[in-house]
Amino acid sequence: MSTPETDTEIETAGNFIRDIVADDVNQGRIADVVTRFPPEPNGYLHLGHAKSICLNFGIADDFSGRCHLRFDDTNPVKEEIEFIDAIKEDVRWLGFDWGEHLYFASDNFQQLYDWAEYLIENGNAYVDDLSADQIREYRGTLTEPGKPSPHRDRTPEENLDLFRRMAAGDFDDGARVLRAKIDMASGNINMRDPVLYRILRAEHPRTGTDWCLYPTYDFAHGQSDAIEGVTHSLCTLEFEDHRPLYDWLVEHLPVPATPRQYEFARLNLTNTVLSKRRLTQLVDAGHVNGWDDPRMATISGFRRRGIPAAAIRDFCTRIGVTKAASTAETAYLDHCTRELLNKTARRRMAVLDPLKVVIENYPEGDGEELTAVNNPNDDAQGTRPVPFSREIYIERSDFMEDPPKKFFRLGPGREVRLRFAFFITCTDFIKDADGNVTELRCTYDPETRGGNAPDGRKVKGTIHWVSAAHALNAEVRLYEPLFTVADPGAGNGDFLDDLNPYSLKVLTGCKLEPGLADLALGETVQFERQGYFCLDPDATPAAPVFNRTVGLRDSWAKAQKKS
RNA sequence: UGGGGCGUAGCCAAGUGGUCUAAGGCACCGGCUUUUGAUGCCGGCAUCCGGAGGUUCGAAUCCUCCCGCCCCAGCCA
Repeated sequence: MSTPETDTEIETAGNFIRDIVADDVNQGRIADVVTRFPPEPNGYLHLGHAKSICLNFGIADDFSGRCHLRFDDTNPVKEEIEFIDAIKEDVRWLGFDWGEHLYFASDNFQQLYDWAEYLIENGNAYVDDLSADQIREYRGTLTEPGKPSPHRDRTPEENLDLFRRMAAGDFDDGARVLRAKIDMASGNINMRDPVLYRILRAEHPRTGTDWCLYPTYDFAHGQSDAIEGVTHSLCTLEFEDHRPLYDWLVEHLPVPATPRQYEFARLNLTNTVLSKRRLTQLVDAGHVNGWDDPRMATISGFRRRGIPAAAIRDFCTRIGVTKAASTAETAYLDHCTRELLNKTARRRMAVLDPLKVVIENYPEGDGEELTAVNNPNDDAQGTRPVPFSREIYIERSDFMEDPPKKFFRLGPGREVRLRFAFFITCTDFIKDADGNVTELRCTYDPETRGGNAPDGRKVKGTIHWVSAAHALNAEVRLYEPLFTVADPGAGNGDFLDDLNPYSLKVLTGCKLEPGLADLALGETVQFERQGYFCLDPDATPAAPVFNRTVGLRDSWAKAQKKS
């Protein structure tokens, strides 16, 4: 089984951020470690977020501290309740618990507003009447310094009056902004009088229409950290440039604590996209079936595909945390998934591309139950009965009319073992008018029940099968990478041009072992010799649907490809 | 021509002057085992750490210069 409850523990791994935290604790600078995971509720969580979640909650665990879940909901035009709920579910499913520490930046709107007035009173912020375009012009460029806004030297009194009127709704959206008064000539553009508040008449998911002006990320984030007592504020590299501003605000405001920001490299994965902008585009344009499409690198997509949370956690600790831009190969995640599932997943038999086999010397109308092992790597998982009868299905690819020597499966006159059942020998095959093989005629050796011959003779191949009369009919969905190239849209191309048209393959009429009818949503099992599969939420008792989580390694197929 | 970062094998990543003729994992390549051509096991896979100089008895680790890559000019986060 691979439900979250039975997942194995994550291993902790050292990294430069843990070293910093450990040093702070050892030097007595920090008594209680507090971290936070701060998503903006404008989309679903993806693998990159999982890396951050594992880091933040992992560090809190390691140092007996705590990790908050805080929604960075400062932009009401992009944020929705649906995303808040989905994010909470995903974090929980990943195996983390924020306890009582659920926060929203919007909880701090009043305090932030008061601090904005404080900044104004101390001459550290001013109201600017310039338009967005003008502000951009005045900001200068990467290589040229900016120039001061004509409104930069308003008196604190005038600024306070204007700011209060901004809050009172006296001005149109975008008419004025509040800016920090720092340094228009700074090489760091974030320090060129960054905007702290903008007028926005949008209904906020939590504060409704209480406010018509909202703080920017820069003004809300660090102060929220300080209010919550966050000690280590971990974010990705693109915020490194914001750290001077983060520190400037903490320094110029009477905040209750001095949190520190540390940055690490964001995660990239080959053959997929991991930016919210692109994921949103895939969903909105219908290239996938929603945020939880099993092909998406979202947490909910992985969950639906059957990847256990523990495999994702394991992957996150294995890739590490550094400041070097990195792109992990999907093969690495696949490996983590297989490694965990190999140890935990129950085995079942399923024929995806059925070919009927009639065992001619098996009494018509008879049947029996054979015993199959649930997990050869874990005896504790026990056994199960599997029905056997005269007509069965085997995988079409397990028969060749004219097989090469190295082919260990079925062919005219060849003998193989049916897993957990009997040796059978192919005596004949039937073709239709088009030359397709439609049925195999075989004989079985009753002495080989269970899979061993008393006379000691061996067979090279063992194939899986399902009794025709007892088979569960199902749809099975196979997934391939969403994109055909490692880095979709590399250079200046459109990433949509790299979409893999064959990323989803739907098989119908698959024949599954009957016990699979009782498989619970959320459990991933192994279909022997094929891969790991789980029930899809689309399934109904009358029409089961399974997703392939990941295939088994297949050295035979690999060898075939080479020759 | 600005500011901030980063460069160790195809990928991720240890390493912070001597035990480095550089961990570990993924991928790949051999072999053994096997009632899943799965798993497991064994072995192989960087004389070299972006490059060039220099310091030192000694450098991937220190210094200098050079090269390459990433991020920043949202009233997004």
